[in-house]
Amino acid sequence: MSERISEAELAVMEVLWREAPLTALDVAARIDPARDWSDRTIKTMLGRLLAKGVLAHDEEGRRYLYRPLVARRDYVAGESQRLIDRLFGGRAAPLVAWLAEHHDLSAADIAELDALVRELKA
Amino acid sequence: MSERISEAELAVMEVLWREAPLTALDVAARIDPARDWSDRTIKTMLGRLLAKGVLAHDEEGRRYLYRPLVARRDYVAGESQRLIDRLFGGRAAPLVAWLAEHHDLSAADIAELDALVRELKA
DNA sequence: CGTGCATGATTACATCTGTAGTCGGAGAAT
DNA sequence: ATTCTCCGACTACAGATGTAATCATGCACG
Repeated sequence: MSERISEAELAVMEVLWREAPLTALDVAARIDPARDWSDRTIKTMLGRLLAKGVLAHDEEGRRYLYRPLVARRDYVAGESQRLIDRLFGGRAAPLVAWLAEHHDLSAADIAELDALVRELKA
Repeated sequence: MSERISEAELAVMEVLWREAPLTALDVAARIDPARDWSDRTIKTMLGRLLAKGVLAHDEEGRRYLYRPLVARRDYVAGESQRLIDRLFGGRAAPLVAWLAEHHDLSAADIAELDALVRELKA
């Protein structure tokens, strides 16, 4: 259960993670207009996400209300872990080090990190 | 130029990032045996990676020597950025915070992070 | 009560991916 | 020289993905 969510499907999930349950058309209305998707496309995505077991739908009159079955944080955890496994030898620390080196973290970011480290050491 | 590298293709790139140039069969010999790929499959991967512009090949007698055209660090940078964009609003700091929270970092990891933060603050 | 519209279900189709197999030609072996 | 063999080039094919269109049917409206 809970197969991989594709890039396009993710856009649909994001909508439902933000607000659920929603009808298909309500989802469509909330998809980034820049995607320029037809309603049909979104119905397809909803169908595939149902098939993948990451959404559920409940009848409401003659339409359905869709809601997520997997939490966003679980998805984020999975994807982050995949990146770590594929590119950083399965360890989070090298990714953190890499991020620190390659991303211009703002002073606020660094302060936050500092606080985090301080907490971790405690 | 330089389209996306698929999961399977990545296994081939990893070999060439570790050691290059190599012939097709030398690459095959270095692929994780657990993949259990036929030589043909690896030839296909090499061909697709050439087409994607991430590999180059130079003739050596009647065979080719393959070598990467994109550096591993650039690939890692791209993939990390993609994750950050898709799931963390484009900012690295939330990912770092998330990692710190959800991954049991070892004492050594924390020390490393601590040193990093200290350096960043300097 | 018949008919068109809104919705979900089914089908379409090109491209990418995973995983090979086949064809044709340059060297190697006899 | 003829044949065998090894290699790259081209082809194959099923499943996933992006992006819809068409079909079927229950309901609302005239």
